[in-house]
Order: sequence, then C-alpha cells, then structure tokens
Amino acid sequence: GHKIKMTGRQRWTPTPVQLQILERIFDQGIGTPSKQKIKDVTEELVQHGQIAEHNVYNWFQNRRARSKKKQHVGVGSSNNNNGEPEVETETETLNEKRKRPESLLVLPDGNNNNDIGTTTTTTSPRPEDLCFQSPEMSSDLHLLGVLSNLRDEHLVGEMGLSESYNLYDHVEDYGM
Amino acid sequence: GHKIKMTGRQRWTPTPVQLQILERIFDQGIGTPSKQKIKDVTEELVQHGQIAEHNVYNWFQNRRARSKKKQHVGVGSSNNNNGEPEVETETETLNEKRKRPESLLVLPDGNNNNDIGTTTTTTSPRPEDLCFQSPEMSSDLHLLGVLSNLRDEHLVGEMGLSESYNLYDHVEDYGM
DNA sequence: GAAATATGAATGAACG
DNA sequence: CGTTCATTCATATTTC
Repeated sequence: GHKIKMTGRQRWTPTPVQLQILERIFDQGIGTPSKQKIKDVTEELVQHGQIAEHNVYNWFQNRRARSKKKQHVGVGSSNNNNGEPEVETETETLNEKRKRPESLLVLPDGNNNNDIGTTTTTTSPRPEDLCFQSPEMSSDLHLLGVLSNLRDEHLVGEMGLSESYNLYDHVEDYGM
Repeated sequence: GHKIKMTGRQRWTPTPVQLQILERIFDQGIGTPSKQKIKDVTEELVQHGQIAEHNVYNWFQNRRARSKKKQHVGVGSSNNNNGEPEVETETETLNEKRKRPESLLVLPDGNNNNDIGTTTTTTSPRPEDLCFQSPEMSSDLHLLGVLSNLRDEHLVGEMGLSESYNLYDHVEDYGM
C-alpha cells in the first residue's frame, strides 16, 4: 500500500470565507444562535463551501466555550516557577492567531516535495476502561504514550478517583 | 446560565461493558427508567466499573434526547456533478481507525465500535471554498486550490468532501 | 517525521 | 424533558 489511505474526510474545516462570516456573526453578540439562525447561516455558508448545520452549531459552541476559558491568565500565581510546562490548552491570550505560510508557498521550481500527510497515525493512548479520568492525566498521556507503547491497561475499578464524587451539590433527584 | 463547577473533576466514562448493558436496556424499549430500574441497573453496572445512579440517569436522558433529533444531516446542499474523481480505495489499507479501542476487557462482544464507513458523496470540490479536506492530500493540489490571500486562519485548498458522519450517535441537535 | 497546537466533534452533566 | 454548557477526544495543521 502507499497512500491509499484516504479514509479521511471526517472533520469539516471552515473556509476562509465561511470563517469570516461566522466570526462576524459571532461578533455581533449573539451567543447562542437559534435554530433558525443556524439554518440561515448555514444557507449562506453553504454557498461558500460544503457545510452543514451541525457544523455551524458546533462552531458556535466551541467558539463560545473557548472564549470563556481563555480569560484567566497567570495572575497572582506565585507558584509555578519552573515546575511543569502545564501543557494545557491555553496558549495565548489573543484570539486570532493562526497562520499557514508554508502550505501556500509553492516553489515554482516544481521540485517541491510536499509529501507530507503520510500515514501518521498517532494513536492516542486513551484510557479505555477507566471510568473517571482526570483531565491532566489524559493530557499527559497523550504525549507520552505516543512514543512508548505504554498501554497501561487500567483495571476496572482500580482507579483512585472513586472518592471525589460527592461534590456535586446538584444531585437532582431524578423524579419518578 | 450559571453552571456550578463541581470542582471540575472527572467525567464518568462508561466502560464498554457498561455501555453494552446500557444500550441493551435502552434498546428494550424503556424510555424513562424508574428510580428502581436505575438502581437496579446501577447495581449491575457498578460491577463493571465505577458508576453512580445519576450517571445512569443522565445516560438515559441523553440517549433519549439524542435519539430524537438524530437522523438528518443537513448537508449536500451543494450540487456537485463533477470536479474531482474522488480517488480513494480504503480497501487494502489498514484502517487505523482506533476511534474507541476498547479491546482489553473480557468483552465477549464489541459492537459499540463506531467507524466511519461508506462515503458515497461525490461532492464538487470547488477550488474556491473547500470544506472537507482529506488528510492524505497535499501535493500538486495545493496549486489548484486558489487560496485566497485573506489573512490568517486556514487557507486550505484541499479537497474531498463528504458527510461520513454516520456513527451510531451523531447529530448535535442544536435546539432552542 | 514527530511533537505541539488548534479546533471540530462527541458526550456527560446541568439548567430551565 | 428539551436545550445548552463544559470537558474530553480526535484529527487537521503548524512547527521543530
């Protein structure tokens, strides 16, 4: 086999135009677009590329969630001098910050081997059978597990996170 | 909206076995299990991993709510007659689709594995605004993709469109 | 080519 | 119960 692994095409990627429109709408202050709005937006966006309503929905959801999280920075944090890089999802404080210069730079020479996209299947070592997973744990595992084949088979019911569970003060007494 | 953040800890993740059981029960036609049922189910599920009654409850609720608005993926609005001959042959390649590898327990069955599948979508990859890009594709196609010189963000010019979201449970069902 | 990051998608939990 | 939020996961993309 060679590059016949084109099973891809799973994740939708907004086109620049679509992104512009989406951002514009999002910027208008509407946090939670209604179904009708979604439809409307989708209708317009579909003219600029393939897209579905759920894509729009997801986009707004993600956008909103992300905007919320990226707020608190390292303020007043006395600790954290040089402990761990804390590989979280917070990279920058600004919103817009992406670029893709290489992909566009095509050499006129014609000898540009842009042969990336090989079968790079970085298997994510996600704990399969564990029940309660800690966020930081999975994050680290992501990176560590790539190289090593550490397939820690977490035994079911062997995790030590069975205790931290009575914190939810919501305990909805599911009726009936 | 003011969600309480229960010390942001772990989110319960059903083990394959638990999932199986849950699905089986759900499939039996009981839409809204009574408290007793929940208890019973929990009793059984807890033997296969950490779980609580509210987890079961939530699961059923989500499942039910999800099953309702699931079925239609509003895509394919763009008429595509031709453009790119979608050359793909995922037949001889190892589909490294480890979406949810849950093969480690004494799971006698394993039907809860969802994978992409058929992609019978012959969408027209317009070089102007493409949406779904294939992971394995980055060569001369880049030249074709006109790629607008907008600013940042992805100016992708790949191709490959489809709607291969046909898992067992998809559809976001954005309401409101 | 692998690591790191960005971000779309899946799902459990919560609100009204 | 329907809808929305929050967190995680998967994958595309970018960087080293």
